[in-house]
Amino acid sequence: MKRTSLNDIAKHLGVSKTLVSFVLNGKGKEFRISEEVCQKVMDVAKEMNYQPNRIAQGLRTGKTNTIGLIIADIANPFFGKLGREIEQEAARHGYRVVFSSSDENPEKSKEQISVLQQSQVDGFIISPPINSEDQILALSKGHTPFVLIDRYFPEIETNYIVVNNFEGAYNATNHLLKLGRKKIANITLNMNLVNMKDRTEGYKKALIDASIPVDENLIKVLPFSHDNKDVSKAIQELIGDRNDIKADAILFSTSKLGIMGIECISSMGFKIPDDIAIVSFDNADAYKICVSPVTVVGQPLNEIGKTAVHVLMNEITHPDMIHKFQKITLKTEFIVRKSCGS
Amino acid sequence: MKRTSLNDIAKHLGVSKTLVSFVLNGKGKEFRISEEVCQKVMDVAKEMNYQPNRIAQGLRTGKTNTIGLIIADIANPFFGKLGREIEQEAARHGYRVVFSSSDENPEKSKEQISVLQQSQVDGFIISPPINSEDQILALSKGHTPFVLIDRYFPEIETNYIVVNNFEGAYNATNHLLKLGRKKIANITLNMNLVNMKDRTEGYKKALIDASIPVDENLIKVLPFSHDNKDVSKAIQELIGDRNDIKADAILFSTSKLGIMGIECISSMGFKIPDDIAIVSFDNADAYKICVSPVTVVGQPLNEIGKTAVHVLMNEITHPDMIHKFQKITLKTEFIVRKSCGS
DNA sequence: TATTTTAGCTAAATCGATTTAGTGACTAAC
DNA sequence: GTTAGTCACTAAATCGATTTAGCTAAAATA
Repeated sequence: MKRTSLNDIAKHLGVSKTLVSFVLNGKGKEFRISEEVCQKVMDVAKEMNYQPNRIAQGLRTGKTNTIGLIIADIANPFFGKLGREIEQEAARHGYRVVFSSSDENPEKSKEQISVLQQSQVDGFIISPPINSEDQILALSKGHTPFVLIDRYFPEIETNYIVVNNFEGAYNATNHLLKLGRKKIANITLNMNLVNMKDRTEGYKKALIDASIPVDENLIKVLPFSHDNKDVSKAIQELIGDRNDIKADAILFSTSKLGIMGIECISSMGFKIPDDIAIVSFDNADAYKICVSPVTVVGQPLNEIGKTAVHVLMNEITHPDMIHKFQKITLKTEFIVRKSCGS
Repeated sequence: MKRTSLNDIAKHLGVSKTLVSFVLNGKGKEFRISEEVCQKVMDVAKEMNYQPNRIAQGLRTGKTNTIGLIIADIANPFFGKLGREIEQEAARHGYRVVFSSSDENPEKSKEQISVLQQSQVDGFIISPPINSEDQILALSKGHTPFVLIDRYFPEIETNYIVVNNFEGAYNATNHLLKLGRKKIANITLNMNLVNMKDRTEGYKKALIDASIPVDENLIKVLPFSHDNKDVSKAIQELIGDRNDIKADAILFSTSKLGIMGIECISSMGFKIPDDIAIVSFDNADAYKICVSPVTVVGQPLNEIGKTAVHVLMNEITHPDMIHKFQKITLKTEFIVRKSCGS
């Protein structure tokens, strides 16, 4: 049994499908269809369980009420939670979300943008991987509105929603300094990404302001597709040699790094915070229950998601507006727990 | 500037759009279009940056190469990881995934199924909430193929992929018993859901097999939308009174419960596993790094996701096949860590 | 009475693909 | 020299909506 179409209803009632369309779109009055006929149409539509074909609507109107979300990895709770906020806020505006995980891989993200464009999404929310500048530039020349989140490219004019990574890292490092830590390390990711770069810059600035020289050996930059081994190696280099322990604190630039790091530190038999203090970006669940709950630089995921959707909705509904890009930087929230001692 | 359509290419070359369509779909040979013309069409298509309009394709062919995934909450790492596996496997078959979080709310899931059907998804993967039997029944009478994951309804004939929850819980409980625990509690969710029910059944069976009477006061059933307070209350009842400690071990039926539980137990000043032993379903990241890493009943997320997509693809590509529903039960993996002592 | 309005509706174009059923020109066969 | 086949391509229908332009009969106005 086929699904009911406008035409089926029209034939069943002996009227035109134009009329049926008008009525079901609530434009009965506007096109002065008689009350009586309106009622009939609506009754039959219900009776035949009419469901509009959104694909057909999309083709005709050019609108799909769908937004494409491209993030690194939906399995990463940071993006999972962010995705959820976006999904929720989009739903409030009547939009669905198609998720794509790019794995921080620019080829993948290019492919995904392309496929989603072919699917006529009305807009994008993108957390762009490194080396995807050309794609973002191409997008910005097209007519599909988009918003970047988590990172952006300073050299390209776009909408973006990020947090104050510099300040967050500065505060976190400062916190460690105030507690007497002197040899503070930073484990981070590829710095071609502006958010990672800002975090390390903030870290350095805090050291400099405290008259502590920056030791590049204490900054461990891992590739995006890192695993336990990479983190383990970095930590080995920092505190592996008991006769020459190089660090008394670590600032992890992401929670994925931090979680792996803590696992590794524990397995080496070190105690947090006595042997080594820890601060991390992102308020992961794991941090709340681990050996000594971790002090974190939390990101306002709810606000990031909501704002991103708002900005996008604005672009979608006012496509012809003269352009002022929304460049929004939100505050981080510093949450003190036990991983830095006191 | 509008996007290039088949028609644009056809006009530009002075041929019919039929021909262009044939060529671009690789059917040039089959419809004996001359080599020369084929080449020209492909060159122009590239030159004009032709991107097929998938919406139009979808309308004509009835296929969107999209599957709808309805889960409880994409922010929950269990579903996030599962979603990722599904996304990955679907991509291998050329499919995109639209995620919807139902929050275990049957009204929401109904709405979402409806919207996704209107969007002509080619199939569904659903983790159905309680009281959504009618929707699943309705789906099974329609023509959109679907697969249930994580849970199913025994009274409805459908495809499903689940794990052996009974066995997982049985083994976990047995493990606790072998280590000398006598007063084992179970904190779980609404048992109208077959997976939760099976877990508690497995737990009970292990007790019975060890000749320990089942004490219903040790089984705490929380609502789906639980928060820290609910968990806290349950744990208070179990071990809150120092003069009358009712439990020496807890089996958590989900990791969300377990993580909240551990947070709560720690804040009450109890030590795991000395004061109380812990086992939980789901191998959450947090469990790897917490005070004493948690022994878990892990679910093979990769296999669940892959199998679900395979079964669905099979249904999509052979819609007319005589029906044998795939009812697949996968094994859980018991991972021993330190939360039960030794 | 002739003309204009209005009410209430419909025909047909359109979005951008796919696909069926041909068409005309040329060659080969009987 | 008619018929049949092959080659290389095209016209037009179709999917299911939206939307513009227009039509007819009755009512209102001049």
